[in-house]
Amino acid sequence: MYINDVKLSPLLVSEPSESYKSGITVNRWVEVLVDCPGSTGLFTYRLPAQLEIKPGDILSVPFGAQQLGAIAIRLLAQPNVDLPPEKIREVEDIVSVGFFPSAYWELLNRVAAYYYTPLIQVIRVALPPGLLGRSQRRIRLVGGGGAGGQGGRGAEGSRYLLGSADPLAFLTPTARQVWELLQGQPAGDYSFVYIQQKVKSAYRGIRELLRFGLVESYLEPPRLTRPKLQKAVTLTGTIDHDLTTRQREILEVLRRHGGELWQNELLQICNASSSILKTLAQKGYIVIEEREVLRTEQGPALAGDGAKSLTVAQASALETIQTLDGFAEVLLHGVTGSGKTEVYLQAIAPLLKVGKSALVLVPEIGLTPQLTDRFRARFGNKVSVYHSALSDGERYDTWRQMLTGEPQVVIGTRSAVFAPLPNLGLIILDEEHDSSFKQDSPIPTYHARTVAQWRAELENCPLVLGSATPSLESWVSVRRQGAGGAGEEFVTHNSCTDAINRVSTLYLSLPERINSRPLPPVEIVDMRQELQQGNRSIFSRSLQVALQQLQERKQQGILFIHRRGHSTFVSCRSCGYVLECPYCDVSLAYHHTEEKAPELLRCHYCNYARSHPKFCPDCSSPYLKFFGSGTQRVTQELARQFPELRLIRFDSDTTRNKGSHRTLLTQFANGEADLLVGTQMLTKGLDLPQVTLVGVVAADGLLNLSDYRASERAFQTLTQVAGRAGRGDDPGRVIVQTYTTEHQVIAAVRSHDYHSFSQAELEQRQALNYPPYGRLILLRLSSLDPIQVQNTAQIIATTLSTEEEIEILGPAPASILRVANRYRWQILIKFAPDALPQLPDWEEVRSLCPSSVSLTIDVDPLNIM
DNA sequence: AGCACGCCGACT
DNA sequence: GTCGGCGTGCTC
Repeated sequence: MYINDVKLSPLLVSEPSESYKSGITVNRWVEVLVDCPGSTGLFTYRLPAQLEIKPGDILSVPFGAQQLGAIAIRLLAQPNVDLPPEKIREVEDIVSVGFFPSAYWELLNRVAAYYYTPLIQVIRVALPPGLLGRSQRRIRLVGGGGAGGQGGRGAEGSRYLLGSADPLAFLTPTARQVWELLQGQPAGDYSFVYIQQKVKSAYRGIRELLRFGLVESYLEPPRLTRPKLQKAVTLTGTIDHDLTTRQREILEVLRRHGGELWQNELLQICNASSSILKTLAQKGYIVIEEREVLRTEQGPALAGDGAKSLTVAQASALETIQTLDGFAEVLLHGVTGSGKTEVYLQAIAPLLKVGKSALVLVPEIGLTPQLTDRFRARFGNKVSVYHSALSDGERYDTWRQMLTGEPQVVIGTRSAVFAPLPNLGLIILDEEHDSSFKQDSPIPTYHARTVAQWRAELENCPLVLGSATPSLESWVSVRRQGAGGAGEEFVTHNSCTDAINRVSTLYLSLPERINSRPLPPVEIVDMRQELQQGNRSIFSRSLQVALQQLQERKQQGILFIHRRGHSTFVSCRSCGYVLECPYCDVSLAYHHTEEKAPELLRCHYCNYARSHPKFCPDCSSPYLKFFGSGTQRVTQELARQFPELRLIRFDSDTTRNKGSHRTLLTQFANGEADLLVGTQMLTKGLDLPQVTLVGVVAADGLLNLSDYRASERAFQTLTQVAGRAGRGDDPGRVIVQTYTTEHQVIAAVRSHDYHSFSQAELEQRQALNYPPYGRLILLRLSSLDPIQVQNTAQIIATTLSTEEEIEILGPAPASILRVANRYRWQILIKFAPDALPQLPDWEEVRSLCPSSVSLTIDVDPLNIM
């Protein structure tokens, strides 16, 4: 493991300064972890006299030619004797006195160890961007100024060299390209890396320009995110007589505003200049000081909101959560519309009163402005959001706001599981089944649920996992808890999962919607019959009628389209037959990498391949097609068949901008459209009471992905999207179109039956030792060289296959073989969690990789495609 | 990640 | 012969 040489969990915790022991000696050296991939171990730096450094501080240090972020690990009285003193350099600066508490540090170490990731990479995920700064090589025009300013051309170098003729005539094409690129930038200044991306073999052109003195190259110091400071004016003395009217007026304004204002605000109100404030400060009436302003995102002003009355089930769940003391894991299984959020809110409220904070993790924050709004309405400014869409400044300030220890609620996406909240009283993971809690890349490929479990354990606080469709992992770890518990059949499964988690999960159920609203009836439409009966439209007659009625009745609807990935399955339009791998029990994926390449069907698990047959192997129908068309076709069809219907498209194309989710949802809520057409985003916690119709255009795209999790994901998605219907006073209905009505997922969705679905699915998982009964590690290999990556994959797989107790699947090419010109292969490792197999020595595996092949290790992968 | 150093093919 | 590609290794 990488981090063996950096065992520091005990070291960081308020290590007493060595000076106490030795009396006179002061620690003038510090060992640091440098933010540089490929650097293993610790580096020693000298401490400048004026800097007071403690372990856990974040520093900026010189490293080679650059300036990098680093974490102070421990202070030294003497540098290591093996280290030549002349090599030691000085710490440049302290960036932040972020002192990691021991539990937090332990968490980071656990993540690093479990996900086979260098500790510094985990720290990078945990810290806001920009905190670990690094310097950057930049190139700029001599004399400055690109577009507009002609300064560049007037520079000394170019004048004598190029005279009056076209200055570019003397340059090679590459240099000319670089020159023109820089001219196009107002300051005539780009980073070296950027130019290299834009111009091929840019370094040659740059060198040429450097020789002619047309450009210069410089190292920009790290742009560290710093607290934003602003001048604040505070009233101190009482208003006295030796004042002019103008001065008196300003003091009066200040007094009326509570004796304190930002300087710029005060000046604007009084229409004064800062000189008058200086005078007042000199006379001692006011104090002007730099104060930190927090750039935290402010939601719209909201009317306050009090606790709502609870259903019996809600009240009972809340009571259980509130009696928890210390670490516990709770699965809150509430059907769609059962009011989980209200339980969260009321569980958090008393915590804040006793000075504790709460962490609420959600799949994608942009998608759930409604949830954020509800928290803000209840807890006001105690709520902050933390996610990657915030600007660096906002993230940094929110991060600092958390360090203050004020009782607060932080709502965030997966990376917020590392939010540095002291006094954590509760962690909530809402929609815990959602796969966006798992990071695919870059490393660490952590799952926020797993990390949240550790965090709750280390902070000794409860963790609540909420979902209408719990992940099978969570479901299996539920120990039967008397009334309302999971079925008996799962008790036998628990022994196995306990080996993974060693915790049992409390089970709380909200089996009914609030206000006794019924779950919407789900109508399954067999699209094979539609075709047989001559309906070639992508909308069944039933859905067509429903869409028509929508307008007539002035109701609203949602149309769900599965935005499938690049890999698709092949099925028969006549009989619904799906081509599957004869060895792996997954559907084959359609491959068509290049124009003239043959169409192939391939298994991503074992690499079995066959050609794309012309006729259905089952019924010989020629309508054997891969499902390809998508969103576009559906919207076109809608426009053609229902020209009157007003649509809002809700997918990644239309919601790219900040706040566009909210805008679109507000438009929809205001009745500016009849139909919301969209993809996965529609499934994530939308609460739109006026929706009565939910249509699923083709469930098949979900059902037949070549992945052992396809069924689970399909059930979750369909149940969630169905759950958007009938949340208001009008009853809802759901229409699901499919070519495989007999699929067990479809049956379970129709009857809203999570239990029977999970039971059937778990039996299959157990039979094949897939999670949650077995564990998986996926090795992803990629290279520009297709042969080399394949060979390397083969060599690694062969080496690994000598290990006992682990099963190797593959190597197989990834479903999209080539991405960004890199060829990708993968190896899946499967093992029983309770057998504690000897896992491979990853360093050894890595050493089998030539440098041209990159290897990433994905622990507990969710996407195996 | 950058940036050196150092080894091989296409030109003067 | 040199220039200039990029593979390898180091950064306290």
